[in-house]
Amino acid sequence: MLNGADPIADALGALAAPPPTGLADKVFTAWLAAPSRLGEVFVAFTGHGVQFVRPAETLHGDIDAFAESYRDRFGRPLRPAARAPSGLLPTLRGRPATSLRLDLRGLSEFERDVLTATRRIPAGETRPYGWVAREAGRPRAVRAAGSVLARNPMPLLVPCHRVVRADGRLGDYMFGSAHKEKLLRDERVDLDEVVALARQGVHYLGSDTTGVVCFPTCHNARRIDPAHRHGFRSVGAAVAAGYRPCRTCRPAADATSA
DNA sequence: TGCATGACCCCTC
DNA sequence: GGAGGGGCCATGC
Repeated sequence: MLNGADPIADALGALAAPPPTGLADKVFTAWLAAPSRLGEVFVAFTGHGVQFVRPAETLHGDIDAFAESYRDRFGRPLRPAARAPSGLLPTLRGRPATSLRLDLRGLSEFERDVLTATRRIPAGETRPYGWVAREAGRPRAVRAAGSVLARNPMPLLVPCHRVVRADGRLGDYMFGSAHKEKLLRDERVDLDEVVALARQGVHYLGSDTTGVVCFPTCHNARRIDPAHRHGFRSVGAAVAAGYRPCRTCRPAADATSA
């Protein structure tokens, strides 16, 4: 039937209207592909911030697989984004931008606390899982903190590769420990020294000029003159020797080896 | 509700 | 010093 010849169709057509502004943003989550230190990554983000990151390689470059993975977890469909949110691209390249916002809605309080604590670990430094659990306010939930990081929705943006085992070993990583090692070496973490110290039972370094004891990768520890550097098995041992925990890296005062 | 599951930790042997 | 096992705790089913 020709347009205009059916009064009912005309009336229905008159009812059609563009969707209200912002409706699409309420229904869809935006996604884009971007370069990163793990190669190309797919990134999903809402108006509240970045929500989900996965390397294209782990999805065989299949954006449909990314969309399915995202929908399984967050229950929303994706649509392509026109541009990246502020701070995303430099942060993915290893230059953290303070303007980058993360969308942590939908996560449990514990998950948010673990991810927020992990985000505070500076590039080039590592912290043990026990440190993350303590900073998250649940000092005994070490294993649970590891479980949260195993499901980290935003690798690289939440630098879970900087969380390592208390005995000096790297521990596991969601994309394999080889990737974890590469990321840390790229950040100039001296993994060989950390392992060598751990073999000697040294998990903390103190300076006898400042009286401060740190994690070995803390930037304050790396500035200690070798002549004034002392290794400790535990913070307790360092405190007994007259040292105080570093206020920057905050090693646990009651820890035995973590 | 209860049970199984882990990117852990630490003690013991 | 390396392996094994028990403890731990948030989460998913």
